[in-house]
This record gives sequence, structure tokens and C-alpha cells, in this order.
Amino acid sequence: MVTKQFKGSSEDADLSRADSLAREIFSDIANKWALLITEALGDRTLRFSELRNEIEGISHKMLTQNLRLLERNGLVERTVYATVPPRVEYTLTEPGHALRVTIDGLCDWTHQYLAQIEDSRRRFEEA
Amino acid sequence: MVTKQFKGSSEDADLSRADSLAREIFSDIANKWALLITEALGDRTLRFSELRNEIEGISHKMLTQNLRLLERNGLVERTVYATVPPRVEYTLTEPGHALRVTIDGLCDWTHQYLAQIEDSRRRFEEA
DNA sequence: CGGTATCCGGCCGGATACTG
DNA sequence: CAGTATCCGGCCGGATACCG
Repeated sequence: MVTKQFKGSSEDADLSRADSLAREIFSDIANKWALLITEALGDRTLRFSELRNEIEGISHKMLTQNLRLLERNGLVERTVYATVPPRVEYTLTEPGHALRVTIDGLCDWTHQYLAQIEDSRRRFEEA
Repeated sequence: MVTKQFKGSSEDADLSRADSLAREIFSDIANKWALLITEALGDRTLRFSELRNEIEGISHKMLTQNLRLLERNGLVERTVYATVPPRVEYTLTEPGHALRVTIDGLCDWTHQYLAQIEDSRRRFEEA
């Protein structure tokens, strides 16, 4: 459960702290761009510019911002080559790969229910 | 793949339309509150106020807004009882339950890597 | 090429007040 | 109790410019 920050007996301060941390992480991860980047990486190693091309519609700023976020949480490893021009590669860590599996599930779900959702939307717009 | 809007041969206009729709749905779903509401519902049936209590920190506005979003996409069914005071109940549909399974995975992931992520963050703050 | 900084318009989202 | 409407401060995120 990530929904409640404080569950059970309020005397256990550690549990509530762990839960609020869980929520914080969840909020970091459950965001469009972070998920798309993780999914785009898959088990490849990609450069900044490759990621940018790979992810339709992401801006320079959003990409760097979310890459830092993922790096900070240890989902992505960043390797800088001191060449000129510089070359920076990104790849998923083990936690990153684990997360990716569940994101795959999310993508599968999206495609599986695509038509059904489209129908539901159409029906909803009649009221 | 939800990352690229246009994949493969550009002659198939239907595929690209399906992909952009997938991205749109993905953007709707991959949002903190929508996911938390879906997770909170689980296989229960909850009233508006119960959901509000269940989800730590959600505002009245965000709850209604995201419930409409979920309803529109057919993930949540809304039942109004014409009593006074009114009573409105929310429950997951079949697509909603399917989605919930993958969100469970996300929550499990969060708890599983909690400590590891906390460490990674600490290490990151030294640079 | 990859990253940071700055600017700033727009919308996100909380607070409040009002209906059925 | 549940929902809508309005107001408005804050930050999100795109555009641009400039370093290593």
C-alpha cells in the first residue's frame, strides 16, 4: 500500500517514515516522462541524443531533468566519455530493469484495452 | 512501445493513429493520482469520502478530476444513489482491475527497492 | 554533443464558496 | 455528501542563449 502514509498503530514511527518515503518514490516514478525514458532504454545503452529521438515529444529540458531524477534514485547509470565532442551514455541498473518489467505490463495493458477505452470515451462524451 | 508515436513504414496511417492514442492513454494513466486511486479501490467499492480518507493528501478537486478521468476511460464505474444526502459509489471495471494488477507490481517494486533507493539518493547528494 | 541558466506564459492544483 | 465554479499563487515546462 502506498496510498496511506500512516497505517496501523501510530506509535511505530519507523513504519510511517518508510511509508512516506514509499510515497515520495512512487511520486517520482509515477510520472509520464520517467516511465517513458525507462521503457525507451530497455536493455539498450543509449546516448542523450538517441533518447531524445527515441521519445516522441520530449524536450531537452524534460529529458535532462528526468534523467537526473532516475540517476538520483539509482535506476539509471550515467557514463561520461571525456572525448570531444562529449559522449554520454545511459543504461538501466538492476532496479531499473526490475521497474521496466512492470512498465512493460503497463504498455501491454494500454494496447490490450485500446479499442475498449476508445469506445468508453465515445460513450462518455454523450452526457 | 509507447515511446515512439510513429514506427515502421509511414504508409500505414492507422498504426500511427493507434500509437498516438496509446500515448494519450498512457499519459492519462501514468499520473500519480490516477494510479493511487486505482490502487486504493482495489476490489472494494468505496464512496467519494471514503476514497478521500483512504488516499493521503489528495484534495477534493484532484479526486473528482481524476475520478472523471478514470470514468471516461472506462476504468471506474460510478453509481449514484438518489438518496438524501446523496451517496456515490466507485468501483473498478474489468479493465480497471487489469490495470490494478500492474500497479500492484509498481507498489511491490517500490517497497522492494526502498532501502536501495534511499542509499542511492544519499550517495547522489555527494557531488 | 550534452548540460546549465534564465526567462516567462500557461495550467496545475489548493482554498473557498455555493448548489442539489 | 458529492459536485461545480471561481479565484489565483506557484511551478511546470518550452524556448533561447551560452559554456565545456
